[in-house]
Amino acid sequence: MHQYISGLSAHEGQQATLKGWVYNMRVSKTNIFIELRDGSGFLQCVISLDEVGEEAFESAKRLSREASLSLTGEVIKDEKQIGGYELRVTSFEIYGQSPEFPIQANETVHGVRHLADRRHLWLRSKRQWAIMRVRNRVIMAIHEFFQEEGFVQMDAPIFTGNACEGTTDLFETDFFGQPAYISQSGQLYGEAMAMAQGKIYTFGPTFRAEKSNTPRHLAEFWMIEPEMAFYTNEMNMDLIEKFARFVVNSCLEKCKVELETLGRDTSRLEMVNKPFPRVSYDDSIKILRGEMDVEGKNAIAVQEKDLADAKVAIEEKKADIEAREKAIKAGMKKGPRKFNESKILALRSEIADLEELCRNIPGWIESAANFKHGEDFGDSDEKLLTRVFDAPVMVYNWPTKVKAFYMKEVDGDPDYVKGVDLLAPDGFGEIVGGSERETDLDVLLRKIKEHDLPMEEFEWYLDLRRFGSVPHSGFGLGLERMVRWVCDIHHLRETIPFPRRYGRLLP
RNA sequence: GGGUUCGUAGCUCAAUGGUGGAGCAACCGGCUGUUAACCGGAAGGCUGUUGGUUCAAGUCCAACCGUGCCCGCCA
Repeated sequence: MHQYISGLSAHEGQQATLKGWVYNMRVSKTNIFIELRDGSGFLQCVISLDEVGEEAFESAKRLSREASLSLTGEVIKDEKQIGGYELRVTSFEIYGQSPEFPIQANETVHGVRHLADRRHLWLRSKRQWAIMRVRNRVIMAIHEFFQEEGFVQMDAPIFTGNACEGTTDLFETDFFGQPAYISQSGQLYGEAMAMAQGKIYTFGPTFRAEKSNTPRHLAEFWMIEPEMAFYTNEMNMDLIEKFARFVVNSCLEKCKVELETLGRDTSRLEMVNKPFPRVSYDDSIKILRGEMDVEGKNAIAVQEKDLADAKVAIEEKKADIEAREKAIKAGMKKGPRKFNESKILALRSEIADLEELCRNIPGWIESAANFKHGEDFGDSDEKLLTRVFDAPVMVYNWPTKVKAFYMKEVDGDPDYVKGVDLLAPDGFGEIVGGSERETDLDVLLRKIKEHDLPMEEFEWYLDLRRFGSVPHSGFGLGLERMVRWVCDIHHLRETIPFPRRYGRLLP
C-alpha cells in the first residue's frame, strides 16, 4: 500500500511510499531533488548518494520530467517546502522513462497552440492540475447545495427533436433514420420534471454549433439547470444569490492551495458575501450610458480613468525597458543580464496587453454611451456595468424581444419579461441566466407563433400548462464560466479537460 | 460571419531593406540543501507557402495556408 502526498502529514517521522511522476528535478553531486506529483499534490523527494548507493544514484540521474516512479523513505517536516514536508528517499523503483517531455515545468513559456495540441499532456501541468481540482470542487459544491436544499437531480435527454428556444445553431445527427438534434438546453424538460418532483436540477453536457471564436464559448460544455415549482422570479433571484455564494465560498474554503497556485486574488471572490445588487434592465441602461451613478461611480468615467491609467502604465513600462536595456549595454554579468532580459520580455507582453486595452476601451465607451433600449448586452457592456459594483450583479426585467419565448411577461407590461442574468465582476460577465416561466397557455401559444416555432413539437410542453399549471422559475449555470471566474482564467478552454470548440476536435 | 495582430531554432522571442541573434529545453562537462532563472562547452535555421518589387527581402507588395486577439451569437 502506498501513500498520497495530500495525506502525508499523518506519516511525519515515519516511512512512506509515494508513487507518481517527476514534475521537475535538480541534480547535484550528492543529492537529487525531485519535485514529485502524484495527482494529490506536489512534494520534494531527496535522493542522496549516501542513502541509495552509487548504482541507484546514477540511474536516478537519468530520470527526466514526467518519468514515473515509486519512492520510499522517511517523511520529514521542513517548513521551507511548499507542502511543509519532504521525503528522504531510501529506495525507489522506476516505472517509465520520459525523454524530452514537450511541455516545460513553467507552462506559461509556451504558446496556446503548442499547449492545446498537447492537451493530453498539458493537463499534467501545475496550473491545469489546480484548475481541474477547482472544477471538481465547483461540481461537488453544486450537488451539495441542491441536495441540501431538497432538489432532486434529474437528467434531460441529449437527443432532441425540437430546437428548444429556436435561436441557436444545433448539431444535427441521425437518429435511426430521422434527423435529430444534440441538446442545447435541458430547460423545457426541466420544467416537466419540476412538475413531477417540485424542485429539480439537471447537470449535463450541452452543445452549441455556433462558430463562436471567443474566450467565453465552447461547442461542448456542462450546464446546470435548476427548476422550481411555485417559485417567482424574486424567489429565483434569492436562490441564485445563495447558490453562487455557496459555491464560491466552498472553493475559497477547500481549494486554498489550488487558488494560491493560480495566483487568484481571493479578496475579489470574497465579494460574494456582500448582498448582490439587483438592477432592472432599464436602470442598467442608465448606468451604462453614464446617466446614473452607483455609489458615486460613473460607468463611463470609470472606463476613461482605466484608459488613462493604462496609458500611464504603458509609458512607465517603456521607460523601465529602456533603463534595463541601457544597463545591459553598459555591461552586466550573465546572471543579472538574463534576469533583465526576461524581465524585458515580460514587460513587452504586458505592454501589448495594455495597448490592446487602449484600443478597445474607446469602442466600449462608445457602445455603452449609445446603447439603445431593447438591445441585449454585449460583452463590453457587461464589463462596464459590473465595474461599478462591488459584488456580482443581477439584472432583471428584460425586453421581451431579446429573450426566449417561455419567459413570463411582467404583469401589465408585455414589453418586458421576468428574466434575470447574474453578471460576475471583473469582466467575467454572464454566469447565470434564468427567468420565471410563462404559465398561461394562450400567451405561450401566441409566443410560439411569434417566434415562428413548430407548434407540434411543443405540444408536450404545452401539456404542462393544461394539467395543473403553476408559477415556476429556474435558471441555467454554465459550469466552465463559473470555474473561469473562480480561477480567474482568461479563456474557457482551460476550464474543461478536453475543450471542444470551433476549429478544435483533437486531442 | 466581421475587424485586427502575427507566422524566424524543439519552445518563447530579438534582428533602421545590407553577413539571421539570445534565453529556455535537449546533449556534454563543472558547481550547488536545490526549489522556473548557477558557470562553461558544443549543437541546433531553404525565416509558413507561392509569386512579385529591388543591386540586395526575415523585413516591402499580392495571393494562399495557419495562429492569436477583439466583436457578433450565448451559458
